Amino acid sequence: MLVRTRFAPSPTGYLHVGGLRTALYAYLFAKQNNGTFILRIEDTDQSRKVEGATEKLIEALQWAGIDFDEGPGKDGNHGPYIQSERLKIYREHAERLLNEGKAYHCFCTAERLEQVRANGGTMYDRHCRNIPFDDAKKRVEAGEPNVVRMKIPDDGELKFHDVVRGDVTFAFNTIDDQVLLKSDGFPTYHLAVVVDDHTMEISHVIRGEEWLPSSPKHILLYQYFGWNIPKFAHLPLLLNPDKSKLSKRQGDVAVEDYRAKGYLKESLVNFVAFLGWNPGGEREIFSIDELVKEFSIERVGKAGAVFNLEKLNWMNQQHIKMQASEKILPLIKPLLQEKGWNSFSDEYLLQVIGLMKERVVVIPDFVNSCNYFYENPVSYDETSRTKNWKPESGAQISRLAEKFKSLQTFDSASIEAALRSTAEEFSIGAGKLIHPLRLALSGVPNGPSLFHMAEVFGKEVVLKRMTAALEVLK
RNA sequence: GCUCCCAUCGUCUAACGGUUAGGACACGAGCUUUUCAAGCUCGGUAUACGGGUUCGAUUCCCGUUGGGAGUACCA
Repeated sequence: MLVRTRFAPSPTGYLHVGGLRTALYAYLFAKQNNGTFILRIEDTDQSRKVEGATEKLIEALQWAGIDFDEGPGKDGNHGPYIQSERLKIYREHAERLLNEGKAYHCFCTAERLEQVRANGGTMYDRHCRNIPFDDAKKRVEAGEPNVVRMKIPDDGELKFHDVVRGDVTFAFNTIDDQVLLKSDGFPTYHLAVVVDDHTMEISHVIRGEEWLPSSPKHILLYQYFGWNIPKFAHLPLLLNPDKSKLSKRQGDVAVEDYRAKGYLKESLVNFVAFLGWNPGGEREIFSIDELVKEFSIERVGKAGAVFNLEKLNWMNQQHIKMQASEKILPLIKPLLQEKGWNSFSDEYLLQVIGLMKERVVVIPDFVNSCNYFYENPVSYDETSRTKNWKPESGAQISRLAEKFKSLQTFDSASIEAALRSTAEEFSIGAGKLIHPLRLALSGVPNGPSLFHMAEVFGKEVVLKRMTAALEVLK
């Protein structure tokens, strides 16, 4: 069977992390089955139109490494891939249902529907369902506003098999006569998905659990049209810490938010993949290519998963450590630019990245948590100062500076040797020199290995900073 | 309210019906180190409850409770 999956977001202005995971699963499933992954834009709600949203969506997807094979701008003979460009198709299909008596025109006003609900009705009362077809047609031709509703059978039930949930059953008498075509001529989601998924030959509908309750309507439509029913997989929801459906308000939900905060696409993708699924082993760090190999839709869980920022932080740390410094370089350059620190060579920055990689959580840490690589200390940490800068420190650091001056090669090994021999001269432990020097060079009490740090700074900077510190020390 | 879905450490999760219920994050202690991270070692915390079925239930069935989603001319 040819596998074709799709991600069908509505263009709200950003890509939700829940959407990212849905897209990812659909992508992984398609790729591992040599299938096709399709992007379709569901923009049938005119009132929610957002300018530039589709572009942002595509950009976020592309950033995450989820490439679609067909979609806006990538024709695959199943387009167009934007629903607002497919209006004619939906209308034709609605027409067909109307003619076959599987749908009907409804002339109820918003006010009347509200009334019905106010009177305790939880569903549409099917007021227009029995208007004779010809009468309805006349009223439509006369220009009376109307919608098209699908006829749900009076009784019986609909049972279907969901790939992640197993068998699910709904009784028809609990299902509303769903609006298929709105009075503005646009289809509702329910008509559009079914028509599109069928015409685009989607084999597996992978989507969030929030769609589970409307699935019977969709399946009934497939039956009305006489079409093959695709496989359905309803994914567990992503949750806020309070277990409600993940939403803004309780934190960032947009992929671009995480990108902006300095999370690697590798970690966001890895993290989100593990929300509701895992490969069964004990390994947790995977690249997207490895995920394609490991993923199995059968192992997707049923329970919702809380989006846990702390674990994401840890994963980001892991991925940063694994990442080649060369790949990190372009990510920190714009941040340095903002700070006005743009006089550093790639070679220098690569060394900084090498030293900082293991002690960083998000990308901006490469810039913000270690100013000393980019500027001379503007102050010296108070606590460390009283702790490490003793009256005798001045003389010791002066002596150390002299030794540094005479060093031919200024690398970490020779720096360390010089420091240790100086410590011996004064009959003190190396630590008595290391801490004061660290403070003198960086202004803060912690950071990467002192000797490596000094090597990266270079002899000139080190000596300059030592002299500056000595001024304060006196 | 009604319909549907779900239920293992605080969180993400593993466990052919047979395990001292495993791992990871977070947390605590220690080791290592010049500091901070990282790393390593150790530690505590879970099968919601009640009934069945079974020689034996985290696992299968029923109920209860709890949580969630849906209930629009939104998706």
